[in-house]
Order: sequence, then structure tokens, then C-alpha cells
Amino acid sequence: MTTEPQEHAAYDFAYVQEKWLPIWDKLEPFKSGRPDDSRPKKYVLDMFPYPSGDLHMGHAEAYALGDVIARYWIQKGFNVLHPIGWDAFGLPAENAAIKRNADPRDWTYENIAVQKSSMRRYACSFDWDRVFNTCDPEYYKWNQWLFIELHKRGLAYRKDSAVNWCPGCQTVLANEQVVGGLCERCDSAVTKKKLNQWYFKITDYADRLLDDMEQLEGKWPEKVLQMQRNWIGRSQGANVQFNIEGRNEPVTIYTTRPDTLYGATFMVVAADSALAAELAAGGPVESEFTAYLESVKAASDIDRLATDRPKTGVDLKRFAINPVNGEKLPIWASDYVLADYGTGAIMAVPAHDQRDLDFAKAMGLPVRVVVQSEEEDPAVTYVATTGDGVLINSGSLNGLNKVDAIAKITEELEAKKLGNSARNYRLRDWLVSRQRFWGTPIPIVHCEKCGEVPVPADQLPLTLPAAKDIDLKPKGQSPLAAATDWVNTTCPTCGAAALRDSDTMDTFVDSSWYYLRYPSSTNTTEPFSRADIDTWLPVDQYVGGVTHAILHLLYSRFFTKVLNDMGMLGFNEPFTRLLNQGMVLMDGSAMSKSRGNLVKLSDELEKHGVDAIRLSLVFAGPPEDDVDWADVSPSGSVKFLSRAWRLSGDVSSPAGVDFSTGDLSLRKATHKALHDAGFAVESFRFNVAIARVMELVNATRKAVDSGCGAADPAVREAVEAIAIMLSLVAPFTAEEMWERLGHKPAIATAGWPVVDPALLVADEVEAVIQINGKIKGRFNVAPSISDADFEAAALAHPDIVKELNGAAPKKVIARAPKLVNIVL
RNA sequence: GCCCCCAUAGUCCAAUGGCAGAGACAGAGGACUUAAAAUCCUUCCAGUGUCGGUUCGAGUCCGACUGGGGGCACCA
Repeated sequence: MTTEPQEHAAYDFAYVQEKWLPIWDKLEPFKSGRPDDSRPKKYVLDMFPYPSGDLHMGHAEAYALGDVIARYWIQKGFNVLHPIGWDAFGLPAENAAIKRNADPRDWTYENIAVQKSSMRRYACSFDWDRVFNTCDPEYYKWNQWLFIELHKRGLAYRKDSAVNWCPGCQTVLANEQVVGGLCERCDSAVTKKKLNQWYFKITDYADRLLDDMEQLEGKWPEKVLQMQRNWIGRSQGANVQFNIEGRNEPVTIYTTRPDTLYGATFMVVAADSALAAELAAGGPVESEFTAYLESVKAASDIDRLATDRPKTGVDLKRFAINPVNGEKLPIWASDYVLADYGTGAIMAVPAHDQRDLDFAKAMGLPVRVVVQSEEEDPAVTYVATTGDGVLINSGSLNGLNKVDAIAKITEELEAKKLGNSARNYRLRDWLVSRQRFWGTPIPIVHCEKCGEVPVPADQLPLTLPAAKDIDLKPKGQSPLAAATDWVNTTCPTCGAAALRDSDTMDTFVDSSWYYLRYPSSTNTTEPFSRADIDTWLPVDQYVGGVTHAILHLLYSRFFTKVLNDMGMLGFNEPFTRLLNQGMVLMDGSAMSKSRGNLVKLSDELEKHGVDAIRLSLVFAGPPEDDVDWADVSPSGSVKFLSRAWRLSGDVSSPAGVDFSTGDLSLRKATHKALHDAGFAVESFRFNVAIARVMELVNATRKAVDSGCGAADPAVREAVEAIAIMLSLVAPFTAEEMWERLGHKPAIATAGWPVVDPALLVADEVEAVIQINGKIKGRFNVAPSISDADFEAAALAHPDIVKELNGAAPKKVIARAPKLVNIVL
């Protein structure tokens, strides 16, 4: 049986989808404007996907939300750039390749093709001319160029350090990729390994990363700003020098409580620091220390995370001299002091620091109170008193409070050159080298004579060798090291035999600047042109998951600041506004195959259609909230869309009819809906915007059936407005409605109807009269009534006269035209 | 342990300090129909987690508590 369009009495989404896709392909309504475009610009960016299989429910939500925003600004007359690409390097491709004994390239590009065609079917409003993948040599060439630029500026460097090592992935991990002691990717327990690795000096930018957040206040979710602040973790304190018996150089410690210097009863150095090894060397405890160090190294991060872990350590039998009172303090080595924070050594003040107190208790060390507070003696309770109080037993500080004592002692230390005010950060430098194949090769040649030599710019990109000759299985060293033809090279400086760096870059490098590339995606001479940057950047609206609240966003902000310093950009924050969408859950938890609660996007699209799924996801609640698929009703969305679609067939006035003669109350409803829905979209309350459209659909239905009738111009005005508003979320239905209303595609560029302010004013509003805050009467007034007339009318209202019964009001609050409150 | 966010009908969610209900799901009833589906109409349902405060007026602001969620985690 053939299905002619006319026979579709009920709305047939499958037919409509197939009908419009090829037409849109031809019209390309989402091509962003070229340089001579006079419309104001808007850069709307969705976080680009990782190509692991087909799109899932999470993508569906994220891209539906990004689409609402992009399509809204297009309707509002902006020149919108809404690009997409693929974050295509990374471990899943490599692991899949190992499993199938194939090249990661094949797996990656196959998946990209699948996702790309799904996005087309999902009607994403992307500008397909600007697509790129981070694994394209034309893209990662610029990763390498940037790496070399950072290297030139001392911002990319190598150092030996105890790094996070994932035994599962057989690679090092950045601090940011260790979640609760586990590898972010494979959940293996992360261990420490001493390795020489590449770092980006993000710590140089700690203050700017922190202080520039002021610009983002109110525009990024407060939660994300908070997380970034905590991650950077700036603390204010002082460095203090302690002389060490039998050592020429003093040891510097960092403390946030220099006021408690007189309460120090011992010193602790990080067990895995060079200082600890030096202090133990040749002494009576050397073997005991070595054994302790081994046990510390063996402990995984998981062990270290145990909250009630007993304190351990070794008495090094060495002594530090307290600079303020000359006391001899025993020096201990322990793993509760971190080698890579502060100076790796602390003064221990057990009375006023819980960790020091726990250690003192375990080792039988003395406790001395120097800040007198209301609380009980920490030496008795083993609860450290960390609050404010009056300084005692503290020489010149006696009698001062905490804040004044900190200021005074810091001043004294600085005068005697024994210390200084200091800041520290929780943030560590970004470890960027990875011992894996599927990433950007690090463009450095190691020459015995010349050292680290960058690959010359004209030799970029330094491409990955073919994977077929290389064993990709993880073995603790980059697979590239085994590609001898590739690794063996000559030094670009002296020409002698040399070796390429065999590590690849963290894929977060790729995503730290990709948003700068879209406007210049085909540029072969530079990563991006300043003219393109000045046209489009910064990103006006970024949309993506909160999972990237720290990692990706922090790195991107860092790169932007570096590029700003290099004079390549004229701004220092890349993303002006940020929207973090929630997750799509099923029955209260994240969807997963193993949990058995996976809802397949393709099945849902098949069952209910693209528009209904997009609508359901957007209407489910505020975009930041998680959506539980068990709570949403896609069939309800189908019903609503059919209801809207049916209206387009009822309209009997001709296209282009003069609306001004139409039914006034429906016209008012239309203009109010346009106004309110627009406002809701701009404040990210998409669910509310849809509710406004539903109201208008209901009102129009009523007008057609039992009001002004289908021929009234106001009905056409309403249905056209409904179609345009629906085009943000249900593009197929909207386009179909638009055609039935006698218009040409694409509705996406039809334009948001101009709201007539005169139609936003109601003729009459109902006001309430309260006595002592309780509602006692209602009356209708003109919206323009003055407070005085309003108050007089309220006091003259028969119900109120009766209620007052002659009593004189103490006070009358009039808020024309809504409310009067009479206080007795 | 520290920091942050949230709490409104059976469910998902609305409400510039001013009438708690916009919208939807589920439920009930009716019209149409031989019947069903679809459609249309009507309708039921909470006083906003608890306690206190500010205010003429609090779901909304402040404080404490309870419950849920998230981030960090020996950062001196």
C-alpha cells in the first residue's frame, strides 16, 4: 500500500523525517555567516563527542539543549556559529584496536561516520563545513606547534617525579584523572612510580586562573566555579627557616599558622622527599628509614585515602632548631606530609593541628598549647584546638589574637630574614606525557649533545607511524619506542644520530584549544587566524556535562591565558557563559549495560520519532537537573506534537493575511507566549518555554473550536508563532507545519516574530485585598491604575468595608495593580 | 573531616518577597463510536522536609536541624 502525504490524517513522524532531511541538506540553513555578514555574531558550542560507538541518550540531551540555544539565536537574527568535531584520540580506540588487532584509525573514523550520520538524523543545527577530528594530522600538527611554543617559554618541561601510574592502562595519569584513588578510565587502583615525564607549568597561572573567575561570576554555574577554586586551592601562610644540627643549609617549612611557631614540638619531613633520604643517610636509622620508605611506596592511593589510617613514621634522630626560641625539635619522616606540597617539610604543632596531634599521640611526642581558647586541653582530649584565642607561651606574641599574631610574627621573621609571607596551591603542574600510541606524538628529539631539541616547524606534523607494524599492547613504555624506523632520527641541530620522544600527549591537550580552531578549520598555515578569532571568539555559550567541571575547563582556561600572553588572542577567558546539562538516568541511576537499565537512543527514536525524544528531554525539567527516563513520557510528547501539527491544518486564512484585525484575546495570548518563551529560553528555562507553547496551543485549539473560528487571522498568527517556537526543539514538526501554512522551508531561518508591546498589556487584571496578609477580597482594575486610586478602591470595596467595620487601618501597603495589604 | 547544591500534589516540575499551580505524566468521569483507538471536554489531588527569625506579607531572605546529591580529601 502506498502512503500519499494527503493520507496522513494523523501526524506521521517517520514520513516527515525522511521528507525534510534531504531538503535541509540542500538548503544548509545552519551555515554560519561569512566575513561580510552584518548580523551580530553568536558562538554556540557543544562539547565535542568522543567517538565511542553510536550516540546515546546523554548525547541526545546535550545536543538537544545546544540546539535550542543555537536555533533560538538564529531565529532572533544572529549570525550563529554552531560547529561540531570529534575528540578522536584516546585509549578506547587503542584498546579496541588491540582487541581486534587493527589500526585505531579505522575504529575511530568508522565511529565518527556513524555518529555524524546520527547527528544529521537527529537534526542537529551544526555547520558541517567546519568539522575536524583531533586525530587528523592537520589538527594535531598544531598541538605539536603549541607544545614547542610552550617549550620555548619554559612552560613545557621534564622532571623526575613520583607520578600516578595506572597498572591497567599502563600509563601515567594527570592528578585530574585520578578519581578517589582510581583511574578515571579503567577504575584500577593507581600507584606511584618515579618517572621522568613532561609537564605543562599550569601552576604559573594559578593566581590568574583563580582571580579571572570574577569575570565568570553569574555566567558559569556557581558549582563549577567553586570546584575550580577548591582544585586550585590557594592558601596563605609563611615560609620559616629552621637550622638543622649538623647541616649547613637550613630547612624551610611552610605553615598557614606561623602564630603557633612557639607551639612546635617536632618537625616532619615527607618520607619520599630527597630531604628525608639525606637526613637519614649514614645515620643510625638509615635501614629503618629505607624499610619505611619501601612500605610507603608500596601503598596505593586507595590505602592512603582511608580516613582513619593510623599515623606512621620514623624518628630520624636529627634535630631542627626553632628560630624563635632556640628549642631542639626532633625530626621525623612520615607519609602524612606530602613531598610535592609546600616545601615537603612542616613544623608540627600538635596542640593546634589534628594531624600533628594524631602523630604526637602515636609517637608519644609532647603537646604544647600556645593559643588559649575556651575548649578543653588538646593534650587530654586529643582534639586539636584550631580556632581563635589568646596567644600564650609565645614571647612577643603573648596576648594577641590569631590574626594579629600571624601578622606580627611574619613581620618579625621577615625582619630577621628567617622567613617570609608565602602562598601555596593545591594545584600541581599538568603531567601531559602518556605511554600510549593513539595520541599526538611529542615533537621533541633527544640528542646526546644538544639535549631536548624541538622538531623544526617545517617538519610538522610529526605524524604517527602506521599501527600495523607496531605492537600496541601496553607494557609500561610507549609502543612508539618499538617503532625503530620512526624513533631513530637525526638531531635537527647537530645532525648526529638521535631519538624521538616516544610518548604522546594527554588528549586533554587536544581539547584545550579546539574551540579556537573551528573558525579557521581549514587554515593550513596557522592554528587559527587572528581575524577569525576576533570575529567569533570568545565562545558566547558553551554547553556540556559537569564531568568536565575541573579538567577540561581548567586546561582550556590555562591555554587561553598562555595564548593571550603570546599575543594570539585578545581575551583571557574562553567561554563567556556555561551551561552544564544533567545526566540522563534510568530508574535513579546512570544507564549502563551491566546494570541492565540501558535505554537505547535508536530504539526510542524509532518508536517515538526524533522530535518527540528531543522534546521529552528538554521538557523533562531544568537543563541542569538529571533526567530520569522513567519519569518522562515520550508518548505524551508525541501527543502534544500531533496536537500542534493538527492546528496547522485548521488555519483557513491565507498566508500573508493582516493579523491586526484578528481576535484580540488570542493575539494577546500569542504575543505573551512569544515574549515569555523567549525570556525563558534566554534564562535556560527551556521546560518553561515549552509550557508557554503548550498554553498557546491549548488557547488556539479553543479559539478554533469554540471561539473566533479557524478563519480568524489571529489563528494563523498563533499557529505560525507556535511553529516557529517549536522549531527550536521539534524541527521536523515545525517545518511540516510551516509548509502546511503555505510557507517555504526552512522555518529555522523564518525569524522570531516581533512582539508588539501593546499586546502584552492586559485590559483588566484581578487584584487581591489582604487584611494582615490574609486575602479578604478581590476586584478588577485597569493595569495602569495609580497606587493612590488603587488603595482608595480597595478601601471602598464592600467586603473590606464590612470586614473593617469602622476600624482604622494602621498602615496600608498598595502594590498597584496586584495587591493591597491593610494592616490593623 | 572540609566545602557546595537541593527539598513544592501519586510522579516530573512552575511561581521579579505579593492570590501556591503555568505545563505535563498518571488517575476519574463525560462527548463522539456498534465497539475500540484517536480526538475533544470536564475533573480529583499539596499549603511548599522540620524548628526558629526578619517582614505589612516568606515556597522565595537569614539561622539551626533532618534527609538526599555532588566536589575535595593527611594540602600543614
